[in-house]
Amino acid sequence: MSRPRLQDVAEHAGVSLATASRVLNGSARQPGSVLVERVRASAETLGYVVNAQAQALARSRTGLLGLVVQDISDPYFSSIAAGAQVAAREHGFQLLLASTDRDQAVQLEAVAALVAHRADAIVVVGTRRDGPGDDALDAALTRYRDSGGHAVLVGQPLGEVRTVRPPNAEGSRELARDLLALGLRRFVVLGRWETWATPRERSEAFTQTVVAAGGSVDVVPVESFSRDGGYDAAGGAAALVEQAAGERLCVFAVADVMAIGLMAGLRERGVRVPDDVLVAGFDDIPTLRDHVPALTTVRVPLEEMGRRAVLAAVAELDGEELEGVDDGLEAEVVLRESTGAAPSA
Amino acid sequence: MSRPRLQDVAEHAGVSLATASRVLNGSARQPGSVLVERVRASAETLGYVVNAQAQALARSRTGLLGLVVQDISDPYFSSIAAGAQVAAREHGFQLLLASTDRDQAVQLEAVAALVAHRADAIVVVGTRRDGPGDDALDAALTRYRDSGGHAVLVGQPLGEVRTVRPPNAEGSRELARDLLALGLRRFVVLGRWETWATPRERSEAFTQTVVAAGGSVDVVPVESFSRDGGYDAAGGAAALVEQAAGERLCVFAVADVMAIGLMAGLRERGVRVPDDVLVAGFDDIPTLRDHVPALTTVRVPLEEMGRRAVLAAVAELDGEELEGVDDGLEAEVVLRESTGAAPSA
DNA sequence: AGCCGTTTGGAAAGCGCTTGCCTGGACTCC
DNA sequence: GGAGTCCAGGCAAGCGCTTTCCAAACGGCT
Repeated sequence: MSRPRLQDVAEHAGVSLATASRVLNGSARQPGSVLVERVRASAETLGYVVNAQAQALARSRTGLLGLVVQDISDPYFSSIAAGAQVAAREHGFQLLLASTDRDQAVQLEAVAALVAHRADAIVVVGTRRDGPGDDALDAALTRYRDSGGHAVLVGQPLGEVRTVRPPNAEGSRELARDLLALGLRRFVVLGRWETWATPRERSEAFTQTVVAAGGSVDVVPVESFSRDGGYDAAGGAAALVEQAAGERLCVFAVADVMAIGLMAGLRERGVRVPDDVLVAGFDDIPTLRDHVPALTTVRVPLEEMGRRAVLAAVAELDGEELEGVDDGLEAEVVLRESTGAAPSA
Repeated sequence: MSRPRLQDVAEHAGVSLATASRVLNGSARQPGSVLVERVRASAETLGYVVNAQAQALARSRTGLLGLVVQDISDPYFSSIAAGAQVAAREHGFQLLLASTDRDQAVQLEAVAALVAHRADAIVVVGTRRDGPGDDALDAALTRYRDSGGHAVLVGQPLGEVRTVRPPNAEGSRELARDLLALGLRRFVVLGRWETWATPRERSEAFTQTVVAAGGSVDVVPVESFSRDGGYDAAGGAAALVEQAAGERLCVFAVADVMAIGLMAGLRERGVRVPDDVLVAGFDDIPTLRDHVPALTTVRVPLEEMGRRAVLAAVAELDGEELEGVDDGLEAEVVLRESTGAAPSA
C-alpha cells in the first residue's frame, strides 16, 4: 500500500493537479469553494500526506532548520535546543539535529550534511575554537550563505555570520566584582583555554577584574570544557586549597557543568564546599537548582538564546534583518551557598 | 551565486548527467577511472554539493531519521537522543528531531511532520498514555508503516510497533527486593498513574513486590512525570514522614528527575535525606553522579536504548528483522547514600 | 448585443537527481 | 574474419510537487 500522491487526490476529486495543489498546500490563489471542499474531502478519504521532499524541490525551500550542537546530552546545549525547538515549531520548521561529540571534524561533516539536505537555515551552537578547524567552518558557512543559505551562530562570532552572544565578559566581570565584594581575594580559574573562545573570554574577563582589584588568580589546567573536565581538575584545585592554608580560596569554573564535576571531585577528596573552598560556575543551567550545595553562578538565558537564534534565522529567511539579535541578553549573578551565601529556605 | 547542479558538473567534465551521478553518488556501476577522475575534479572546482532533497525524491529514500522525544532538555531524553545521534551518524542518517513538551497533540503533529518529510524511519521515545491520544498515535504509526515507513518505539509497546523496552518491571522488583533486604517495610510511591504507562508499570511492580513481602505502600499523587512533578510532591511526602514518626520510610520516585525534584522540595522543608526519609529513583541518568546525597536508583542503559532503537530501525529499512531489540537490557540496582548506603569515598 | 476586465481551472514546464534501457565499440572465440 | 559477448556511456523517463501561462467562462457596462 503505497502513499497517495497529489495526482491521486486530484483524480479522485475530478480536478486538475494544479487545483488540488492550490487547495491543499497553501497557495495564494484559492479555487472556488465547491472545488475546495471536494478536494479536501478526497484528500481526507485517501489519507493524503504531502511529500515535503517533492514540495521542497519544487519550491526550493525545505522547511528544515539545521541545529548543530556539541553534545545534546549536556544541559547547556539541550536547554538551547529546547528553546530552538519551540521557536522552530512556532514557525513551521522541523529541526534537523546534529550533535557532534565536541569533535570539530564531525561538526564540519554535520554542516555539510545539513547543507546537502538544503536546510533553509543552519544554527551552530557551541564554542568555537581558533585555528584551522575554525577556518574550515567559516568557509563552509560562508559558502552556504553565498549560495542562498542562512546561518546563525550561538556563542562566538565567526566571520560575518550573525551571532547570538551570551554575555560572557559582562557576566564574568560582574561575578568577579560580587565575589570581591564578599571580601575574597584569592581565586582559581579552571582554564588554559588557548583555543576555545567562550571559556577564554570568561576567564580573561574574570581575571582582569580580579587583578585590577588587587586580587590574585591561579590557573588549573583543564582538558575539556565539560563535566569531566571539571572533575579531572579537582586534584589540582585541591592542591591549591591545601597550599592556601587558611586563606579563603574561590574557584571559578567557567561553566556550570564543570563546576558540578569539580565539586564532585572535591567531595571525593574530602574538600568541602563552601567550608574549605568556594566555587562559582557560569550559565545557571536548569538542573542547578537541585544541587547541593547550591552553586553560585551567572544566569544566562539559555532557552531564550536558542529561541533567538531561530528567530534571527527565520527573519533572515524572510528577508528581514532582525534587529538586536543579542539585545538584552543580560547576565545576572546569582550568589548561592557555594560561595558562602546562606542556604536558601 | 546559486548552487551548482549535477548537470553543471557533468557539463564541466564533459560527460553525461548519468555518468556524473554514478561517479558522485554511490552507484553500483562505476564509470572508467579516467572519467571518474574528471568528474571528481569538476565537482571539486565547482564546489558541488548534492541536493539530498532531489536525491530523496528520485530514490524515494531520504536518509532522514525522525526522533520524537517528550522534552529534549530532560536528561532522560537527551541521553537517549545522544545514543540515537551516534548510531544515526554511523549509518549515514540525519536526525530529524521533535521535542513535544510532553503534549500529546504536539506529539501527533510531530509525527505527521516527520511523515510529511518522508523520514525513512521514526523513533518515538516516551512514555505512552492510555486513551484516545494513544490510539491516534497508534493509528498514525500504523498508517506510516503500511505505506512503507518504519517505526520503533522506546518505552512502552503500542500496537505492532517494534519496541525497545527499558526493564521497568524487573528493575522495580529488584529495587524493592533490595530495599526490603535493608529491613525497610514502609514505602511511598509517587504516583497515581492511571494514564502514563511507564510510571505505572514501575510503581505496580514495586508495590506488588513490597506488599507480597508484607510491606506497605502509600501513594502520593503527582501531576507530572518530571522534575517539577517530584518537587510538587514534596509536601505530601513530608506529611507522610511526619506521620510515620520514627519508622523508617522510603519514597520511590519512579524516575530520577522526579526523585531529584522531590529531594529539592524535601530539603526546602527541612526534611533530611537519608536521615529523616529514604529516597530511590529510577534510570540512573548521568547527571546523578553529581548529586548529594547520591541517589539510589535502577540503572537503565539510556544511550544504549537510543542506539538500539536506531539500529532496529535501520535494520528494518534494510529488510532485516533485527533480533532481540530488547535483549540484554538489564536493570541494575545501585544502592547509594539516599537509602542509607555509606557515602562512597 | 457587444466589449472588456476578471476570475477560474488546467496544461505543462520545471525543481535536481536516479536508473532502466539502448547503443556502439572493443574483445573474445571458433 | 565473422559472429557473439561484454561494457561503458548516454538517453530519457520518471520521482511528486509548484507555478507560470493560457484559454475559457463569467460578469458588468454601455
